[in-house]
Amino acid sequence: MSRFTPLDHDHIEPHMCSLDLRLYILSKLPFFKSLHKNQILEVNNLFVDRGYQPGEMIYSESSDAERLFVLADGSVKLIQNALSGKEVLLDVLTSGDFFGSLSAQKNDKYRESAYAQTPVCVISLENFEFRKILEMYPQVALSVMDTINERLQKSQSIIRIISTSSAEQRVAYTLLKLAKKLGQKSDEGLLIQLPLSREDIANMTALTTETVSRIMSRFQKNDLIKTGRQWVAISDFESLNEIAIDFSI
Amino acid sequence: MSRFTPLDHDHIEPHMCSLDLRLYILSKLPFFKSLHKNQILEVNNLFVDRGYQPGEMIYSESSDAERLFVLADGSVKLIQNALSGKEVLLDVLTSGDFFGSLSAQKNDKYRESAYAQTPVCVISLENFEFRKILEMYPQVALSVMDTINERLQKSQSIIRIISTSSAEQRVAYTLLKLAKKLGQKSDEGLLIQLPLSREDIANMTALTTETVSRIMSRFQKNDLIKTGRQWVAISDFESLNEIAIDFSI
DNA sequence: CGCTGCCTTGATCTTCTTCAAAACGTGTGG
DNA sequence: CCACACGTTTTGAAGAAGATCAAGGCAGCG
Repeated sequence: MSRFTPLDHDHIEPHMCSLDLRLYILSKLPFFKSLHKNQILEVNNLFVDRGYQPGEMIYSESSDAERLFVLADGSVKLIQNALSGKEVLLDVLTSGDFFGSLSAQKNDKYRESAYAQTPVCVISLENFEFRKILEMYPQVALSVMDTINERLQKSQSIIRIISTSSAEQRVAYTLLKLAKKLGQKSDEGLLIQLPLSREDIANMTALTTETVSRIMSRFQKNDLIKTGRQWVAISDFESLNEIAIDFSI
Repeated sequence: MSRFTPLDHDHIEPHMCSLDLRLYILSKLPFFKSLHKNQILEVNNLFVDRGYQPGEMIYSESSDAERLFVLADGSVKLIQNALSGKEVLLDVLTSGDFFGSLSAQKNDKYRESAYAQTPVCVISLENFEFRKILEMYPQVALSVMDTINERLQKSQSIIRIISTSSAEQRVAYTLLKLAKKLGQKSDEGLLIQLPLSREDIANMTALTTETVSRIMSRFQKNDLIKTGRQWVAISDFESLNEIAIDFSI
């Protein structure tokens, strides 16, 4: 069963996001779609860019929430820490997703920590600057509102899954969700393009690493998935879908 | 232990929400605060009102999402149904809260069902009409965005609590949260002004009615709460707060 | 006064966690 | 290129927390 990780390794230079990339990302953002080229250029001037290495923290829970970030390249984990020491993995972000602080409030704190999961390029600006953009372009504000609303619905789906499904169903659901967002056809099947440990999946499903490991071993034995250290690929989407009954909702 | 329910019973006429009440509610809404009196009057004309009896459904999950509702009086439960038959109680809404469809998409479906929990007065309009209001008044759009963002954060807190806390902690957390939103000083302590069954609490905490009953009986024996059929009051806020370690977050 | 729907309590059972240890993969430095 | 070291993953055995099943009690209402 030994095999190398089939994941693509990004080799971007973490300390530069090219101007081209920035403009490309900005113009692709669903909420800036309504802006003209020169408006995009103007908006671009408000952002600064920065690279992070895998594992590096971008901001930390309960520190002052001052900036809004947009992920230009790579992937980012949003994590909440419970006082018990357990971690909750709230979301995995990819290129084009925004995160951080939307608020205009002073003294607001970040509600989660953000970590680079791969080499990452992030652009950011102060939250009140972003707020000004929203006030200036109502279409942008509505679009951001829609995105947050979608996240709220996703979040409520997670509550439903965790509240009402078995461990096996939760793992199946989570793998399908990740595959839908990050899956790429490969020799192994639909490969989740992301270094993803058993612990990550455990923190997304409210289970322990051991339980996740047992379930994924069973899935692999039944040829539903192929998996190794930090990677997973879906071999049998249909069967997995039958296990995760509530996936479609 | 027999005692009558200490809850206030509303005696509003369910089939009329007076114009005064409507205007009062509209002007009090955080997201219409920025509008002038005559703008409020204009907006008011777009809304229609309707009353519902306790238990009546206002809209149902996966039916066409066409309207946005604002709760003028009473309380409303938002519920998701899992295919297993289990129910998840996502939120309890009170006067001034909005719910329903924000989207401009055709073919969108409601993601949850809404039930009147008490006699209720609701005003509503078609979602695209609301959308027009948001486009017309950017301040209103930003304010709605902020509200949704707060709900997202609340929702993520629920995920954290359910994922990382014991049954006892979850019940304590939920009671405190409800008391904070709906609590009123009374002879019994801080009374949660809402007909609230063991099953409701179970559906909020991802537990069973039996488990909730056992825990609340224990809380009552230890003088942390007073409770009866469909009502709860908090007697010892501090101790409950110590049990629900993560409440403050 | 009996019905219906909540609520309680007990006994048993299941699922997942916890604890422990070993196996494996990956990257490193000799 | 090999061997080692580290973090990840696997697997087993035992334990605990809740779920489930079952029965009875109590409150409010017709």
